[in-house]
Amino acid sequence: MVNSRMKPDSAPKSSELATRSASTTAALRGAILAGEFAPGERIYEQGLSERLKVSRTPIREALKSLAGEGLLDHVPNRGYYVREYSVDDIVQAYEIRAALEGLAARRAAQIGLAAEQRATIEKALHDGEAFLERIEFSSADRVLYGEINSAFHSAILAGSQSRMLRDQLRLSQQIAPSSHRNIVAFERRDVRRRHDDHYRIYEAILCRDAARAELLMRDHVESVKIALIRSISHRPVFRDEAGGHPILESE
Amino acid sequence: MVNSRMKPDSAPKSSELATRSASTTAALRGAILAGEFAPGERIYEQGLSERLKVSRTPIREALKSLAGEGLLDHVPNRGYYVREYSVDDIVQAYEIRAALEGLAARRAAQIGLAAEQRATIEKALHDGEAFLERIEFSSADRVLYGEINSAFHSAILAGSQSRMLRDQLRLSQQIAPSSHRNIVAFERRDVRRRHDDHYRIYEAILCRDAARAELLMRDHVESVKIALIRSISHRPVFRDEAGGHPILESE
DNA sequence: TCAAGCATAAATGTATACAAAACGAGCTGC
DNA sequence: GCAGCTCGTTTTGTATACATTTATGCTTGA
Repeated sequence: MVNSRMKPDSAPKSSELATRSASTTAALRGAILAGEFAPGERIYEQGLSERLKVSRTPIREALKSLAGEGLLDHVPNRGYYVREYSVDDIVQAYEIRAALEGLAARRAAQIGLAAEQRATIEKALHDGEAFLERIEFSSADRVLYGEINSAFHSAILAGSQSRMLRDQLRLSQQIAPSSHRNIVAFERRDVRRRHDDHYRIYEAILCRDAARAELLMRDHVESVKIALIRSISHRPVFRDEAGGHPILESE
Repeated sequence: MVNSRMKPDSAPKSSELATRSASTTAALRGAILAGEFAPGERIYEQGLSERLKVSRTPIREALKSLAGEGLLDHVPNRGYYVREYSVDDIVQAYEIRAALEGLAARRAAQIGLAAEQRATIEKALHDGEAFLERIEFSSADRVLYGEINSAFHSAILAGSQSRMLRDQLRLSQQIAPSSHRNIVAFERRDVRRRHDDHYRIYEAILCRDAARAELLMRDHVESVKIALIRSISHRPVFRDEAGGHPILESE
């Protein structure tokens, strides 16, 4: 017996952004991640309303959503503020990401990758190989490598077949790119090493070695964290102003 | 130079639920976690509006928030639905929780616990000891032990001094209690063992042994997952209907 | 009989008006 | 000079009216 009060299988149309609320959310998210707002800056509803040519209602819904995603802070009766992330926050985001992506790799190994996911990963590995053949890396290449890297990680996340992991990871993944300070090592040696990591992780998943897949993936992401810490400690300008913990030094 | 457009340090009043939107969110969250809605059931705005005596506006804000927390699903133009969690989802929630609480314990060990947190933990350990002296466990005692357990874990989370971990953990922690199927082993032997785990975890944190604290905490939470799986496989009624993965068997 | 399409009802999405709270400037009194 | 108050402005919170979309049942036609 099918109950009409049950959730439909999927969205009615394939087209995204069905409502103004959704498109506003997407636009605002993009603007924040692109750094168009200063950290800690207050967001005024009416200003956005005029700028985006919609009423305050969808604006408010977008702000609520983004606050739930951790991009904004909300203080009742005092509005929304662009959330600030300290260096320590970014480091922590990598720690969390490492743990969660480790879980994703483990699950992917347990379940086994679908053909489509294997193809995506193999293409990413191949593209990475081609990328490493190059003589020089430009700043545009950073973006390119980022996409290759992202394809690899996304495919494994898809392989975990876990909406919960996907949702949780989105929270921690969104942090890092949102910070302009997130300039990880981009030496050829570092990229080469990370690319090698990808091979090993893929192999472990193919062998259905769940424990090894998790270990390798976690260490792989942690290595980016380490590189970030290294690059920061070489630049004492970015000392954590929050007067914080001895985390950065002790690790 | 202090910019007036910066976020205030904290909320204006200590009193919670400053707005109707906030109190509605809290009320709805409580109702959902208490199981007052069937999984997959559709939530109608107007019905809630009449029941809670507020207009649709704060209702809609509450629904958006709860969707962000993972308690509801939203389909554009088709409303909100109470999110359903399969057995596999619950097991996964424990896996994620184990990984994240492991991170929290690690950080707490690195930073070192504050006096207040040590006192809370020691009280929880003491209360647990008294609890285990009892002859019999009633169903009301489940709640009591749950509170003792919660005090212990919350104190360590507080000791991690990490808002990110707190936020991420809330997502995975809210899942498990929301399911009425979440009946973990409550034999004296199990409780005794978990209580011992707590001692060891606390000792590791006091010794500032971050790696050990993480390992112990992760295994501690994973053990609840294992107990859950065990209890399920003894009751084949609860076979995962989603036709899923070999996760439950393979682990 | 059944499928397609239209009409109607009901629910969500959006705009707007109004209420309440917070902020800031200026005044007052000491 | 300065603390504290008042009052007006600004901004957020809430209610409500309207628009749009979706669901449903009926009719129609083959």
